[in-house]
Amino acid sequence: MDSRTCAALKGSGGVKIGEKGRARSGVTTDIVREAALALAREFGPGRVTVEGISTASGVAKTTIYRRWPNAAALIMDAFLDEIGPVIAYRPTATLIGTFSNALHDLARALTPSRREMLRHLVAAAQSDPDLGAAFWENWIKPRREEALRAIQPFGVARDEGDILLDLLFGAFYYRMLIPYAAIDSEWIDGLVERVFLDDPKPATELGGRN
Amino acid sequence: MDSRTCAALKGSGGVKIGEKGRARSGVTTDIVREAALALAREFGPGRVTVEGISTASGVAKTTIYRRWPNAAALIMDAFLDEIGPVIAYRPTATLIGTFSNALHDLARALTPSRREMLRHLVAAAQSDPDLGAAFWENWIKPRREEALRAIQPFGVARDEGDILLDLLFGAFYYRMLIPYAAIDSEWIDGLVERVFLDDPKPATELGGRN
Amino acid sequence: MDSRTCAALKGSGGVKIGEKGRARSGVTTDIVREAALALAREFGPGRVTVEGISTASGVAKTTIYRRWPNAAALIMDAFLDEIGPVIAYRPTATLIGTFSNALHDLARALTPSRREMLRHLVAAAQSDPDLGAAFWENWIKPRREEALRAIQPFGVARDEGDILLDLLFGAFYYRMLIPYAAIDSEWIDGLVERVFLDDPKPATELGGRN
Amino acid sequence: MDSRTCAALKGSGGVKIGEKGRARSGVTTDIVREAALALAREFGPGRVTVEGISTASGVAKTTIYRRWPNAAALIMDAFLDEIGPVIAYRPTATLIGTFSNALHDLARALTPSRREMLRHLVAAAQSDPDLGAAFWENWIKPRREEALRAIQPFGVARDEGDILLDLLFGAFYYRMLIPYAAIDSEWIDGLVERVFLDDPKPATELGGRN
DNA sequence: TTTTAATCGAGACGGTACGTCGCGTCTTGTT
DNA sequence: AACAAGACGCGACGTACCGTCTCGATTAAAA
Repeated sequence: MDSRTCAALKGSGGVKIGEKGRARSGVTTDIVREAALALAREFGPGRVTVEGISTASGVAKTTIYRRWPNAAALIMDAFLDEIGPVIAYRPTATLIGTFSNALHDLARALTPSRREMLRHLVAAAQSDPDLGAAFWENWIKPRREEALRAIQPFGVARDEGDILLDLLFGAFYYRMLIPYAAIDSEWIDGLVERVFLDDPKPATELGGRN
Repeated sequence: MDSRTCAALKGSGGVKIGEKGRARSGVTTDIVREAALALAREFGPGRVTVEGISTASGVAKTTIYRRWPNAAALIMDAFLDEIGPVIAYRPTATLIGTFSNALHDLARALTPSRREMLRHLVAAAQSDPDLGAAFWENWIKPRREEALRAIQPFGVARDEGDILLDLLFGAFYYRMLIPYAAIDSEWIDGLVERVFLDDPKPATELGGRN
Repeated sequence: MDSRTCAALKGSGGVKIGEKGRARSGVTTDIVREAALALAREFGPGRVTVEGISTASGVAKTTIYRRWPNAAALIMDAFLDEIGPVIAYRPTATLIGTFSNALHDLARALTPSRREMLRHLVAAAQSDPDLGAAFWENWIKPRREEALRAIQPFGVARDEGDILLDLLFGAFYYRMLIPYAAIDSEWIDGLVERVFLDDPKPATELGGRN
Repeated sequence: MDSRTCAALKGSGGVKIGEKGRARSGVTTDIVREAALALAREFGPGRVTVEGISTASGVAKTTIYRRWPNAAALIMDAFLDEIGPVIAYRPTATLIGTFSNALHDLARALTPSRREMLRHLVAAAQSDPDLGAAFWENWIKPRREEALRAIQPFGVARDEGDILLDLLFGAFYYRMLIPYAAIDSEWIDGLVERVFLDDPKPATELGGRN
């Protein structure tokens, strides 16, 4: 990543003052992001190349490399820039409701093309530690913290909260990455019920613990 | 995938009879698989190339391409061929115990290098539908079915079983792919307890359902 | 070349007796030659490959290689087999007439596709000594000797005959290989007249010899 | 051919002004040409490959392909670049002398390795129209025009000149491409005498015209 | 008739080279 | 300085044919 750009990833945002020479064009950044997303939507995020973005956007490769280290980072940046404002937690009165809302909201926000983008980002993060860190820092972590904050009032301990998140969002990502069946409302409800079950057959009835 | 090879992926196994032309050398297949794994272990699965495998194994690139469509498919084949026999379900007397065993066994079987391999396979499957299908068919599905068989005696319905698997293995893959914290025994125990909880704070205490 | 085939190139022709084992199928030879010519006509002789001929003819590559050393040799064989019987010398009463006939006949016999074939054979002969020898032995030499025999009655010495052939047929091949202008009747007549000139401006008038 | 290079083939030569981007390195061009010639001399022009030139010259394959479309074109370029300045017409006082000089000079300029190169170029031109055009435009045509200019003073008409060139140089190329006998001084003299004969047996004596 | 041995199809195999793509870096003006 | 343009070295791609090699399965003459 560059110290000057990747607005969505780094905090930055502020206008650079006092730098010598020609200032970077903010418009250019947007054009490039837009082109990257468009290409990702059209051909799939895996086929997007810096070369292609350069051609499509009319922005020189040099300029792109000056701001992002590679295509995956650029796509991640563009994706987060686009989806960031879309998702927000809806706090509710109950724990189960909060999680249920969060999962349903996420499913709704992730349109097919966004879902593919996200799948690709997870994939890209597997072979690029920097990307993995950025993914954690800018996507996963903030929304986990938001979730933890949202359920704090219910008196859930930190590690208990982590386990809840791992279970519910783990299941979500699992089905997204290994799409053997659709992610639909019933399934989400089933997940939540199972985790917060108070009536279904308790484990004891199912054979007890060993 | 090829109709004649990828033994670990396709069922095959049977001896080829009546096939015309010179038979494919089984030795060659093993040599290539071995080389692919060795390179993956040394440089990471993402850096393995067909070119490299060809050089390292001494098997011509054409021969490799005759059997596998690309490096990822070959690595998947080799990985499954290697790990396949390693993992088997240990049936226990209780449901919770069965799942607990399964998760702990998986964690144990997945040495760091295998874990990286698996992460890479999930990643590769995101941008290659064929690979995705093969991953599901040869890795995920058989072990899900084995799990479902193992818990059938406890009277768990099919969809209830799917949800349990999604939650527990979803969490496992989630932490593997987004490694913000280690996968250790305590965490696995916590997962299982949370899902099969009969004593921890029930959801009702946590605010009821909305 | 093979000791048993290349009928058009080697003398052979005779039926093999005393050979043990299954005899070679003469039909196969013709099928292959035919396929080679067809492919050459369709895609140009330079694009014809043994692999392609094998596929097109349904004759195994092994079988083809058993009879011809490479594609060029096969094409040469097929070409000569086809064109061989077409061309024959028409003896006339005069030297100039004999040459004129020979050139016109050659021009007529060489249809566009045959001409391209011949150009390709000359080309192939440049980088394959065996082919060069075969080309000389089976195409150029026999027809030079026929020409020399035809003009022997006119009392032309051997080396004088060679020079005449080099000039006239040299010009012909030159224009065929470097086709800056068409090979038409007027041009052929012009060549012959120039070589056998008895009236046009003699060299003396053009400045004498130096 | 490329619009920017192939100096020997295209007229170019002029300094590039106003071209965008980094300029092509002229040094690189020379290095590649040199390597191509060296390889052609060592292994024969037919065995020269772009891959080999790249390795030998240390210039990336992509860079080579950026300038020449294939190995043959590169060899042609290099050959003409090398031999171009070597050959020039020596005008003499007589027609026969001019041609005689031209043929002897050509024979002398064409060292064995250059001769093989030339044979290969003619061959390559047979299956590549672009190459054929380049060969005509950059090798044959300029030299024919120079010849025609040289004999203009002797009052030879254009088409008469063409026939003379076709006969004499046709014979030369014929013997070069179908090397059944050496190209030596006596033979060249014989050719010239035969074409410009004023004393040898006229055609009438040889049977008249039909 | 039975050998017997070469032929034939099919296709695997190790090679070499192809021509292309995309990478990330670099030079060269221009703004 | 940023920027567009494009050259450059590099690594790898996936493909085409090469010519050789195993395979069985014919098939025709010799024994």
